[in-house]
Amino acid sequence: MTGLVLVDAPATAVGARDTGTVALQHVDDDGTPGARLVLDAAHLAEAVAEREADGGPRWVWDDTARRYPALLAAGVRVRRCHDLRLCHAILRRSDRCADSALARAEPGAWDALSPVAEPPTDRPASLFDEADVSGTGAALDALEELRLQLAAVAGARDPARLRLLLAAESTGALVAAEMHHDGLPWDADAHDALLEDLVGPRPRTGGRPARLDALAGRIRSLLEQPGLNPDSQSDLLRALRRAGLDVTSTRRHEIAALQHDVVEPLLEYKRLARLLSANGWAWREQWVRDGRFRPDYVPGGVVTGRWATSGGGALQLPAAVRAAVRADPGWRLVAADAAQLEPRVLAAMAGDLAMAAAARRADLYAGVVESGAVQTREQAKYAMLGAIYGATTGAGAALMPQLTRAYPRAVGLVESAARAGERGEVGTTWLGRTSPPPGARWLASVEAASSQEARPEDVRLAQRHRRDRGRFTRNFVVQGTAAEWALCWMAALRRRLLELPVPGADGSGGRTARNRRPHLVFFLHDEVVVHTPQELADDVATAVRDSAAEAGRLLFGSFPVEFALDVAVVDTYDQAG
DNA sequence: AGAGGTCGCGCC
DNA sequence: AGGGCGCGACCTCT
Repeated sequence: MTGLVLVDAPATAVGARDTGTVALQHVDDDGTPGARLVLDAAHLAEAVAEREADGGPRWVWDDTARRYPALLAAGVRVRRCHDLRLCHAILRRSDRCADSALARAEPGAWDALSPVAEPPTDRPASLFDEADVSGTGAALDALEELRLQLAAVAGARDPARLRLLLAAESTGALVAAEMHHDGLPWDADAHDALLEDLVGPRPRTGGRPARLDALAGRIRSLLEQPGLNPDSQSDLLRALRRAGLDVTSTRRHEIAALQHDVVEPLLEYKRLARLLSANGWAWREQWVRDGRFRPDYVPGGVVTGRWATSGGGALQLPAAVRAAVRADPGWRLVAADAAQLEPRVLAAMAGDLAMAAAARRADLYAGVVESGAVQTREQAKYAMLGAIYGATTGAGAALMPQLTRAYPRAVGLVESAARAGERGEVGTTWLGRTSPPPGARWLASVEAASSQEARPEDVRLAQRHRRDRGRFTRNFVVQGTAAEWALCWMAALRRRLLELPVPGADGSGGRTARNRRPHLVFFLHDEVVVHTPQELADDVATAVRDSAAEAGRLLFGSFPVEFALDVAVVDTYDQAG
């Protein structure tokens, strides 16, 4: 089966109470509605599974985060979807279809949808009720929205790229729901051992663990401040200054520069206190269940198109606790990250053959040194990051002339994105995600500076705003395109994993005892982790590499840029990288 | 008491 | 240095 199938509440239910039915509405590529089937909501999962067994359509629904978890709970997975909420957000802003009816309309119910599904209520949720999820009181007309989106893409500049972006974004939403469902394997015993080793045994009645408490005591006596609470920044700052130390904050970097016996225990305290509050026992009780860490991923949660998380801090999982991420017995983790992704993406976007040549090396920075552009790997790294982030001072800025001579096209691309941002214009990624326009405060500041009565401080403020925005748009186009590559990489990998011949797998994708199918368990901007039966680990590693090459071709066709990966087959995540 | 802001720091 | 985040703790305001 191919084509689009809209999963929707029947029109008769709009405004009415939950009728307990769901409509499957076939739709042509041009938005023309076809056959329509209304069925009992209790039978939706079954109906979806039937069609997936037959190849599956592209399922269209309002919001993957709201609809897919119930299917996953029923043991059903889908190959493809079109997420109307996420695609709406992209198309509303994209300058590739700025003249479309969708982009020109006033903000409506689809703009008001929150990126996170409501927490489940005690009422057993039907698979498809007609809640007012937008909170605006307006009904969401999914068919009409789909037609507007299809029309916007059809009339867009570069519709193929935009289509790829919408498909990748939607697949990302599927992966996010699946990863939450499957969870990241978490070994509580290993986590305990690691915490106890660092801060001491867990106190029975709250309070600081022994080692942390001892450190606090040493800090108090070394600073001769018996009442000091080292968790309080203002308290600590006052104590340091009273001890005659010249600090303006309690930042790690500033403390490290001091000459005082308190430095070592204080830095140790800060490191451990941070670890304990961010990923200690309390964190585990909230986020780890049945040996699985299940963060809430938020696809498209960052303006650049990167994912965010709304809880659990999954995108900041510190290196120190990754030893607790452990494959099940008989399973392995295949962890892969893209090396120097952003410079490679920049080389391809700019069509910069010289930089692409440097990217032919597994270590791009070594390639930059080899080309003679700079002398050392450190310089290459600072220069490249400076170009992408917009360094204005320091080593990065000093190296820009050399970098510009070696890679005029690549540097030209980010410079022109920065200039556009400074003028108040937007930036757009390779596939068509456009940055937000400047806000009211920015516009007001720039306006004020250009008036006759502008004071010098108005002018300085506006200058700063312009430069800040230039750095934002400069970074946006590269970071956003890197996020697109990563989504395509992950989508390709997901498909390859689904197609991998797996002896003994039940095909539903559910994590049943009999299911031995490799599945994605983690994604972090330019890094993925797959949990796999160990006998398939090598096949998975191959799939990861093939998917990276596929993502490169999807975005940049035959342009000769390589996306090098570091791939590791490990038992625990800390063994990777 | 709760909301909201700031700091400091973890990740890419 | 420079871009993008989330989060916990503290602190202030209401």
